[in-house]
Amino acid sequence: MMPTIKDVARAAGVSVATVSAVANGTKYVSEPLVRRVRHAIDATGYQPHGVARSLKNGTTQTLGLIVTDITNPFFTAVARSVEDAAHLAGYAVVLCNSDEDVEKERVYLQLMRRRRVDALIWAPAGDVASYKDFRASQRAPTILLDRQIAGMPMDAVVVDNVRATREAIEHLIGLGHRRIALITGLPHLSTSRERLQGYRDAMAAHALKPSTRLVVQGNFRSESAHDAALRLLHMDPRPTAVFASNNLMAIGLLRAIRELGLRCPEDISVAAFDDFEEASLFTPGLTTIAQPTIAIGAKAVEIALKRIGERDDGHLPEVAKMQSVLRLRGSCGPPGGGPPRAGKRI
Amino acid sequence: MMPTIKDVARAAGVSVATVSAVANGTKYVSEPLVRRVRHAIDATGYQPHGVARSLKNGTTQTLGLIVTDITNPFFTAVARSVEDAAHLAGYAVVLCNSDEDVEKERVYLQLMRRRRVDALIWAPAGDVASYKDFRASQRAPTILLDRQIAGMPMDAVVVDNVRATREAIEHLIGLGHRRIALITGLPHLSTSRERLQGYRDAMAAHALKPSTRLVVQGNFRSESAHDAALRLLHMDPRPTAVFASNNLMAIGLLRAIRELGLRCPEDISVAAFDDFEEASLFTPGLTTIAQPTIAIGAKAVEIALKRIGERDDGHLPEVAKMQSVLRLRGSCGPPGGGPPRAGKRI
DNA sequence: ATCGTTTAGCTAAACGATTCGCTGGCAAGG
DNA sequence: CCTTGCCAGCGAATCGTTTAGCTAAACGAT
Repeated sequence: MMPTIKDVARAAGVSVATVSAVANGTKYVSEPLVRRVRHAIDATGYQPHGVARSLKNGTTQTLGLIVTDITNPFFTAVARSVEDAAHLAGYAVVLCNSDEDVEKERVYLQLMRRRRVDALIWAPAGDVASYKDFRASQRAPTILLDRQIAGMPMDAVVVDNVRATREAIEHLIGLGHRRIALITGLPHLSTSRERLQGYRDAMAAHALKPSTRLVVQGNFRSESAHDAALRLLHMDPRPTAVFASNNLMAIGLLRAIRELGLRCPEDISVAAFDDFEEASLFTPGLTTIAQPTIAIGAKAVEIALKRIGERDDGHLPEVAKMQSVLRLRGSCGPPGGGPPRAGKRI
Repeated sequence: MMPTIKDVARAAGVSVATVSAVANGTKYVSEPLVRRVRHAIDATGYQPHGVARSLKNGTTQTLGLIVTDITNPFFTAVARSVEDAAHLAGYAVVLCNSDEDVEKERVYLQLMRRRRVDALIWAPAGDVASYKDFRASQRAPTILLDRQIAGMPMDAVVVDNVRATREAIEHLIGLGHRRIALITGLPHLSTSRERLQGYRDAMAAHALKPSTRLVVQGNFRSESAHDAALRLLHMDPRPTAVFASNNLMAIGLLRAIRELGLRCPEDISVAAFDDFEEASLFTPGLTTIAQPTIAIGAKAVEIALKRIGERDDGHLPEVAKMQSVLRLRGSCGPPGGGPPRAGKRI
């Protein structure tokens, strides 16, 4: 079928050991033999059998990447970055979508073990209770992505959610808002909790005690935010600003505002976690918290490669906390449609 | 290190053959032995070594997927669909981004061969000249995605670009437009050529002979369309409508319109190939051609699996031509800001 | 009792690489 | 001339599976 190293050896009239030495440059081989082997490789069209090599070497040169959904632009961007960094280091990437489903995730975790990925980069969907047996079963270095698992200290690359959200909310407060609503994500995820914490911190710092009705729960998907937003927007008095805890929920929120015929920012100011290309093209542009997606992916791979290189695994977990930036656009203005504050708005 | 089938065999007091038979259900094994083996598997935490299995079986249960850029929402959606379908059939997916770069692509094609993927799903970046030696070197079944390579009949899943574009342009003509501009993609790609063809067909069918200046070339990236659009919008007389040949270029086009302070659709109507979630949230909503991304990905996997199952490879190429739908939104109106036609606009 | 038949379960040979340790030829030193 | 040392290149074991082909036990028929 496909030529093997044996075929090359036969064609060059040498042993397989010599072909291997030439192909990998692992040993000195005399000039004439090198030429003959090189020639035989070209002639046969030989490509080393990666699977056989993996078996012998005990390394697959593969990284596993489990995200909740690659169509979420945040994960798309991170995945792209992970793949770039991985390929640069000679690793390929196997991608899975857990859909925030712990059962599906269990299947994929098992898949990664069977395939003997050299390391796993993973945005976990569950909390510590879901991963009772994880420590025992997983052998490959594992780097958490975007989220941490409370009670399981592990390597992780996350963003400073508390600070980022606090700043965004304080921006709204600075514009004069007092009734600021929050649409949260799934409550067992560290990101949701931290973003909620940032909201509370900001409000408390300005002696605001928001009604609990202003904090409504979504599930990080567009639809949930749409429903939540409809409830919020029908409240009396209506909140003057709403913050969505991620990009998809921002979409749902905007849709609800559009449906009710409310004007933004005159009737309601909007901001959200996660930036995305189209955010600046909305009218008005959407104020967002932009995560450093490239840096996040690159950092995750960096830690993964470091762990692969380490013989022992007795190291302290490394938690890289990345910094986001608040991108001010036109969707936030003074409450009640007052005169817009100075500053560039898109 | 990790338990092997040998460890399980020892623990259960049977031979490795029996463990294999139990694990795979490939042979009858007596009830008591099955129990002992099952128990030993649990006790040891054994997970079959996928690499060794691949070597023996000659199949990796892996599909290669090469797209130009996963951050392009079209490819994101298709990739998601490919992965769903692949996983359902027990295959994993290795993902690569060629960035429309034939050199990078060559590296990835080689990677796929080394890794012995069972089939390859591939959006090629080059034309036939770039793939002179492809036929000889590639062994795995290969399904082209989104684009075909003129002069290389191969399995492919594409969309009916000519018809889709013709319909969109005819929609504009129907609104009264005569000076309709087109921003094309990279000229060597079948998608660009077919979309251009659809534009020409539509114009010709209505006895319109568009100035060649109305057809400007982009490269499928946002920036190129932005520049192209600036040139178009400064023309005198200005085109009354612009069609962008893909989603990213639609973004660049909209940005340019925004920068020049033009109103859409009063000053200029806009439509584009590729739908995306945010398209309906723009003001006005963007009229787009929505490709059936889920169906495209699923079909590609379907053909791939079929080919994997076939012993011989003497089959005629299968070209699946999928149908898109034109999503009418508010970005297209009568030229010169006339009264909007009847019908729902978002 | 002997033979043949059936069959559960075992032994060992692949799969295609890498690599340890050996071989044998040659140069230099005695 | 013989020994020693050196080293290019080779043979064969190994990685963890699957599976062809074998062994031996059990049983029925003669």
